[in-house]
Amino acid sequence: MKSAEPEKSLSAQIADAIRTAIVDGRLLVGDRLPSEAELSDQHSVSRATVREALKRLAAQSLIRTERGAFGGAFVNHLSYDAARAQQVTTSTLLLGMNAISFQVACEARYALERSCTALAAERRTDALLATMRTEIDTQSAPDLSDEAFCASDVAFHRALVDCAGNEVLSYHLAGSVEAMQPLMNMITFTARSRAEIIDLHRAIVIGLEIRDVAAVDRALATLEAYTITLGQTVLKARATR
Amino acid sequence: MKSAEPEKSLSAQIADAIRTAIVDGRLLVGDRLPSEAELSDQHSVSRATVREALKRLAAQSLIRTERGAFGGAFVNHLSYDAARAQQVTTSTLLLGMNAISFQVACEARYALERSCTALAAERRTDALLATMRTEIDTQSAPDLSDEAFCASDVAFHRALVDCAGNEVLSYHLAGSVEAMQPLMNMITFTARSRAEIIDLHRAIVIGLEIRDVAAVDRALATLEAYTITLGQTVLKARATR
DNA sequence: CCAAAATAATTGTCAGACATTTAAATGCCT
DNA sequence: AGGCATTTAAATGTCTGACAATTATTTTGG
Repeated sequence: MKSAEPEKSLSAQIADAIRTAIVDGRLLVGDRLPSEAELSDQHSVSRATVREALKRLAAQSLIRTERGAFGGAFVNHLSYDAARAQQVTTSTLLLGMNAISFQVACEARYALERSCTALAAERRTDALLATMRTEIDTQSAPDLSDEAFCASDVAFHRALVDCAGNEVLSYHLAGSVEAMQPLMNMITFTARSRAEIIDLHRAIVIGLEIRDVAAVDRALATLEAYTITLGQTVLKARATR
Repeated sequence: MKSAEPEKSLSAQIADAIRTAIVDGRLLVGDRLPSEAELSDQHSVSRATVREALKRLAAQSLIRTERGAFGGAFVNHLSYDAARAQQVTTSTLLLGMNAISFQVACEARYALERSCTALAAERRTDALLATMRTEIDTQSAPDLSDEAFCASDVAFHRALVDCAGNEVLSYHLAGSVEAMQPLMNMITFTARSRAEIIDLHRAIVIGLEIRDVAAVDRALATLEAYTITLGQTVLKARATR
């Protein structure tokens, strides 16, 4: 298959070997890897090379290292938070580096978010509805900065996806929603546009409360269209400067 | 804010500094970082420490290194493929390490996948429909291994999400679909179950062709229910062994 | 003018050393 | 016997200096 690979460095090869062992379950969460000295013996490389391999794995949160006697490298438990943080980093860079149009990114984000409306309307809890109302209050403060408004917006939408009561879905959606924040931060929200957005947020909460999936869907669709309009306005303003 | 941090290692600090510079746009795609010798001077650390920092960034696909004169570390263009590969690794580990029920994972996967049906029906191309039909043919081969069947299944669904004609959406969905493959690979597909799945795949293609969103949605919902049933059967069989 | 060889810059790897951290073992005093 | 201080051992973190391998550029030779 992969015959003529361009010969990765030794540290990359060793990292791959250990990563595969973890993914395949030969190394379990909490397991301790051999010490750097043992690994360098096993692979017949220097300790420096082993360390570079371990740092690669640490960068992916696959392992952590502890110092001292009986320390070493341990297979990490990949928490939802750590996984989401990595996904957000990757997605953010992807959006930032590829000259993605704001419209395409928005379309994707709201398409994904709409995928949870049915489950959310069915399973929404009072606690999450309360969270969403709190965020709406936050967003209504007149002296709020654009960044704080965006942060609250993200928190609101995260509560929305959490309403679906599916951790895996929350993980994927939170990643896609949060990755949009840098793009959203570029938008200046006028008092008028904030009011419109807050109205739509209220419509979403009410829709969830009375389990009206169609109403939530409509509000999200309107929000998408409105956000894209705002984005285009900003882009136009930038272009003429 | 983060006052009493437990003092990260020097290589982690340097990696963070460079990562921040990339995310903030102070280093642009294609830019060359200073050489390892220069970096070790700038940060007053040894070259080994700098190298560990660079390997961390390379593990996140943020940079690549080239050898030889005028080589060095360059800020990577984060391709969709690289981003998806990372997302798949992270998601796969998350599913594997957190005792996620097959049902929850399936529910999330199909909820996300359904988010592209409307766009896919609108924008599907003949080329992608042809790809999907080819995969259906592959899946119909009677002597196909379970792994090959799953791989073709993934290819089919990837073509489906590509029909939506939104790269960002494809990135997110392909990640969530591919991360399911290890779980799917645990399922033994009987001739009977393969036939059912293939029938539903055909229904999806036809639905896209005639732009019948509801039909595609129904087929996906049926596929989700059927997949969960298959998964439960497998789990039951394992439990009694 | 072109091809071959030398050159210089840079990453990849190695070996050995020392510093630092941490848990366990040891020893001492009550 | 028990508790506290010290020592010890194992491990990661860092540094230094060296050499190998790679590759674009420059020089040289015909």
